[in-house]
Amino acid sequence: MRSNGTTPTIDDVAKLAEVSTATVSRCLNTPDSVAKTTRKKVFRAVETLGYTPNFGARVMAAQRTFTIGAIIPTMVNAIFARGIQAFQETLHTRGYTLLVSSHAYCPQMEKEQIRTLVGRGADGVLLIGYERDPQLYKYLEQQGVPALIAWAYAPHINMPAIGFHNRAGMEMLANHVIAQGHRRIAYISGVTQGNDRAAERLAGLQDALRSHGLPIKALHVAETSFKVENGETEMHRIMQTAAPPTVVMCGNDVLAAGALRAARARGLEVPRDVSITGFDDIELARVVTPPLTTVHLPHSEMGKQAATALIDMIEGGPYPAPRALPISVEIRASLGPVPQQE
Amino acid sequence: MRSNGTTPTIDDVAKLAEVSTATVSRCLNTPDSVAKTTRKKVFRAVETLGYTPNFGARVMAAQRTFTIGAIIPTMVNAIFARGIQAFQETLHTRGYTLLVSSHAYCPQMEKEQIRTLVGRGADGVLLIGYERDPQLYKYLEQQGVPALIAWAYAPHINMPAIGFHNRAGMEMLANHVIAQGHRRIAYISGVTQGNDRAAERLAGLQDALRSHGLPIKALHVAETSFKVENGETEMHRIMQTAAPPTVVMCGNDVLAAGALRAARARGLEVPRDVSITGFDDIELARVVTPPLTTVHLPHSEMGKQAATALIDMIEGGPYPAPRALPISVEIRASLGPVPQQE
DNA sequence: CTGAAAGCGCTTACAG
DNA sequence: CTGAAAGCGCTTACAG
Repeated sequence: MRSNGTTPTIDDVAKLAEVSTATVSRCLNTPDSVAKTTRKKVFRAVETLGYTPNFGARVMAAQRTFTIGAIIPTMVNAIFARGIQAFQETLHTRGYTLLVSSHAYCPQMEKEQIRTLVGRGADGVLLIGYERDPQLYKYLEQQGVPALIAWAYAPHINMPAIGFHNRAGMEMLANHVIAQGHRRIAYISGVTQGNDRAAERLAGLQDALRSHGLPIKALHVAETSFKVENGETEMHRIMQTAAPPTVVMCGNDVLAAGALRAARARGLEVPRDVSITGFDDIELARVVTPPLTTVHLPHSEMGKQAATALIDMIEGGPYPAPRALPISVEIRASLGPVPQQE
Repeated sequence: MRSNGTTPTIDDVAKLAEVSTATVSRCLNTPDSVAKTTRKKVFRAVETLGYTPNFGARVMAAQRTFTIGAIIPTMVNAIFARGIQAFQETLHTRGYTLLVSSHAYCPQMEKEQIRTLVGRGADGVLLIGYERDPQLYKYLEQQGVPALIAWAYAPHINMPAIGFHNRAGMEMLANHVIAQGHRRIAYISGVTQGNDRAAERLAGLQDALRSHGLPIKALHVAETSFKVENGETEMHRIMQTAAPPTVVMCGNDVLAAGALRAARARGLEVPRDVSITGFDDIELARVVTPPLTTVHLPHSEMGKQAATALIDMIEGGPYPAPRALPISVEIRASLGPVPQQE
């Protein structure tokens, strides 16, 4: 950690101040438990030596690292960026540091990374979504590492969670779509296997169809991973069928951006010829043409609240109940009424 | 760190495998130095006990944290996301973990965060760009913490750096623009103060003008921070002048995306009425309409190389010479010839 | 209020 | 290739 062999240790301070190392340690950690005169001597010694406690030793002896791990699916397409940034900022104000790693939606890698971060001594971890091997939760509990789930919420989650009601969000959006008269709907979903957000969004769409008495079987669903190119490919596939849909809803904004590109490539005007919707309301949604009708998530707010909640848990507070932050449908130009001419 | 008193330690593993703790340690750290049969026994014991080495102890004994800090300007608009993700992935394969923090382009916060990460025992740090208080470099050297600069490169950098020749990149792009016949050029720059990438890009544009004998004074430059809305605002301002430019070049893709939106809002068609260019080639560039002509940066490659170089430095290798990765101009539809009619 | 001392759980020369 | 043992630099009961 230090290449310089002469970094002062607590022993040097103790010697210079003519006290024991125990007293030095107390001055630094619980100054009130030390006599004022002693304290002064010690701080003077700390000052003159430029002493900083060794991180590793402190971690080891104190059994804490003031470090929090976040394991997120991806950093690439900015789905989590704004939330994680707010999370980190809040951590910082409370004296914690952020360890991050991403796993490209691979459960095996996620497991490995959780173990790594816990092994690294993370005082707590932030997880995205709730669906994962139950053993992992058991492991975290055994290790005594508090875990908070973010970006997802479902009534049955039996863990601290601060997220969004993905299912209800997509249902709300679908209601808007249906209200515009759309009946031939296609859906480009994220991979639902192992991804509760993706699964819940699909379920929400089906809820809406059901509540309007529309046949769920008629819903065309394509499933693919969250990448612009995949949205593009699936959109092409969908639009070249015999009776193409009048609206293509997407599992998130990234897929929708791809769908938009494909539509353009096919000479289709959105929403005149076909409507497209997203989910997440990341920056992308406002920047593409036309801007995406999508479901707005309060990314920053969630990041902040998640940080606060997790630190409270770590510092011995009660575990919070699962909480869903309010979300809303953001209507923009990519959604229009059903095309008149067939 | 552990609340459970029964977490297995290296002693437990040693006992179960019937070897010494030294051997267990070697299996984990330098497996090649252990006989195959012994290794097997040890790994079986590790497995059955679910053993993970204690972080603090390891840090303390090894005098290393296997942790690398990255201090980046922002996580929000995905400028750094792809590079940092590749950085983290490579770190992971080499057994290191990533600590990140972002500072919203504030030098004061950056300084504080560097100190925090070093105090946390980061074995090395990744910094974006080279322009900062020289004291910081001195501090890092004193602490014996290797630092690598990324995203920037300039011949005079006197530190290990793996980045891009931002100045040359913008010059190349400007040459293309000029070759299309453009002479009335406006530039929406990032804040150049304290941001070498922004400053170099502007300088590169000026280089190109100079080499074509064009008056630098005539170049309209707006300076603003890297946000979509700011690109939008500046674009509006620029286009409502008496003699608007035929091309608006932007300091990065985020600003260009904003400029594009403003153009559309003003009823201008790009590139028929005005051309727009970006820089970075992030996902945004390919997704907006029309897609942006921009300068392509090999984000992932840089992240990978930076990780490798930094770890090599940490592990005692020689400090690498500053290195610029090849970049290229990516021609897309947002750049066209000069509009015919005035 | 203070100190002596055990101990946190590893790594790593040093020997063999 | 392997083990005994010192030591990394702190914290914290336990005594006084």
